[in-house]
Amino acid sequence: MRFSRMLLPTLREAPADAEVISHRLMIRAGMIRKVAAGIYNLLPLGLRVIQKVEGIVRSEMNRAGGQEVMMPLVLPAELWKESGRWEEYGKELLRLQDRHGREFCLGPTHEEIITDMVRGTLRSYRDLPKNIYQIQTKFRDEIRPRFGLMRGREFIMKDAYSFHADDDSAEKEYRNMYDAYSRIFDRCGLSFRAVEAETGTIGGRFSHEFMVLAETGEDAIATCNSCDYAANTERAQTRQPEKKAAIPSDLKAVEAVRTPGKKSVEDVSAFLKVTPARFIKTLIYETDKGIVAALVRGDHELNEFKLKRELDLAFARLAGEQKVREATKAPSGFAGPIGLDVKIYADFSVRGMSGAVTGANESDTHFVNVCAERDFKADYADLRVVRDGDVCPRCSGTLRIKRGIEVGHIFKLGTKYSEKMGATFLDEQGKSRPIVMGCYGIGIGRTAAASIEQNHDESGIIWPKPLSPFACEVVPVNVKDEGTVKAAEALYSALNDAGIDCLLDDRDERAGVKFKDADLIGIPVRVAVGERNLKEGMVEIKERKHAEVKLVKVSEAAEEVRRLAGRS
RNA sequence: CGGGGCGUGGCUCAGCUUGGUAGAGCACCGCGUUCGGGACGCGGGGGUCGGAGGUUCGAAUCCUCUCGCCCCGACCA
Repeated sequence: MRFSRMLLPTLREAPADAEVISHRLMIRAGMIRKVAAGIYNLLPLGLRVIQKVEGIVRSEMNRAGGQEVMMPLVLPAELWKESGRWEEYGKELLRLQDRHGREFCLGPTHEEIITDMVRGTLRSYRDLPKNIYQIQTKFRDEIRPRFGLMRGREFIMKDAYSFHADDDSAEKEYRNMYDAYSRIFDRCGLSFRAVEAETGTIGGRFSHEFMVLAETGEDAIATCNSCDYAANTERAQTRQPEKKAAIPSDLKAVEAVRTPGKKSVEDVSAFLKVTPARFIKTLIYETDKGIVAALVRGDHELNEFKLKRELDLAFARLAGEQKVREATKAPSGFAGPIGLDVKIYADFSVRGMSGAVTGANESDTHFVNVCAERDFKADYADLRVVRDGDVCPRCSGTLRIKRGIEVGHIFKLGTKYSEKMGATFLDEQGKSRPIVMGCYGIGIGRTAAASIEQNHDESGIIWPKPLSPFACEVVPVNVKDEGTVKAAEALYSALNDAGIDCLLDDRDERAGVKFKDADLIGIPVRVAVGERNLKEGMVEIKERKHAEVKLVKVSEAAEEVRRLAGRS
């Protein structure tokens, strides 16, 4: 490909609204252009990268036994009503009507459609298992799209669905996909971790997320420094105390103290000169099972996912001022477990606390010298968000919190969709049973963006070879010099003939401009052809990821490029 | 949905407070000099100042409405 003929508008500056590095570089490198919030044009260079990711995903999915299909983007409401998600999914589901007033939505994911496709056709245990996937545009009306392709509203996703006669088979496929995903992200040249994760609205019992480690990641993950435990902090656990704590013998009686206007743990802590770790924080939650109180240590944070799972709740939200007053007979900020007339759940870390501070359920008042075991009753559970430095739940190692970008997610769906939508098969006994399902997604654009987050420097992108839009770039330093052009063209042809996808910067630009652009778009191997070295019969070869350049004989350049570009 | 901010040429932004009929840098076109890390000089093209209405002799500038975008939070997962 010739640079001069390519739609490749590089930019010296990035638009003001591009915040993260991958977004800025994608725009500056002429890969993407914004059309609307969270909606982008993919320019030729961007599309090439997307296609590289797709190619890797496709080959590994096929290798793992998947079959590619293509489902529609516009989906009829009826299917979503069948699964119940028409109501459940909320505003992220972009709904629309056709000219007859029939309801449709843009597909944010395709469980319903594939279940519909398969029911009635997979009728026998002999038809199972199957793994069907597609690489397709999805639409989610994200509340706050940002970071370019990282969190767009319209985005390309590979979604696979598997169908099984029983849990064992589904379990096996889950492992199979886990391995396939690991190979995919390995081949993409990404540094990643598979972590235990929450399942969200997709449903299912457990799942793994594939996280690319990057500072700018939107998710926090906890990883053990000595075993292979890794989990999203939405789910991550820590080692819990095993039994009841003893009540210290020298314990003082509970005493009420005035704390006028001091509501937050921080304020009261400063006022009473007691560290937040000595506080018991009481959070009043409104849930589908009524009002409950959740207790965590003052310096800890409640994990709502854990609360919901522990109490088997459909929803839970922090109660508003009104509900807090009803439950505690006090303004918010003074809630405490003593004398509280709602069900109380407390994190394990609260159990051993004594000499603690809590709210007194009375305006401007707190209790001191509170002892958990002595002064109130609570059900103890794992309810808090883990912190950096916590103990690993599996071994005695230490948990470290890192940031990650979720590029893949695999779920065991079970029979959630097949039951609701009547996707059944006949087993060996001729008995009708719901098909057991799994689903497996990869964000294609996000994977490309994550790669940039992980591979760049001040000058621009540094593509790992498998994702690079071109294998190499040939830069004739001065196109007004005949010898230079001749040598560059010859090399370009030789490389093309050798099957090496090559970009030739044939623009009549100054050397500096071309080198800057070459660094920006980040092709792994660059060959500079210039008068100076040509005199000695040499060209200069440089790898984007290394600073050094080396001079190679013109006659050996193609072979050297092939050697460098071929290896990953 | 709440709070804050921004819409001026392809990009980055100034001008707005205190109305007087639109600017700079980069990019683009022409000529010349230059030519291995974002050159320089001269000349040039390009903007309904997001849109609509209003105030005014006169609006990018003041007022009202509206659309779009961004940030923080809530929400969602």
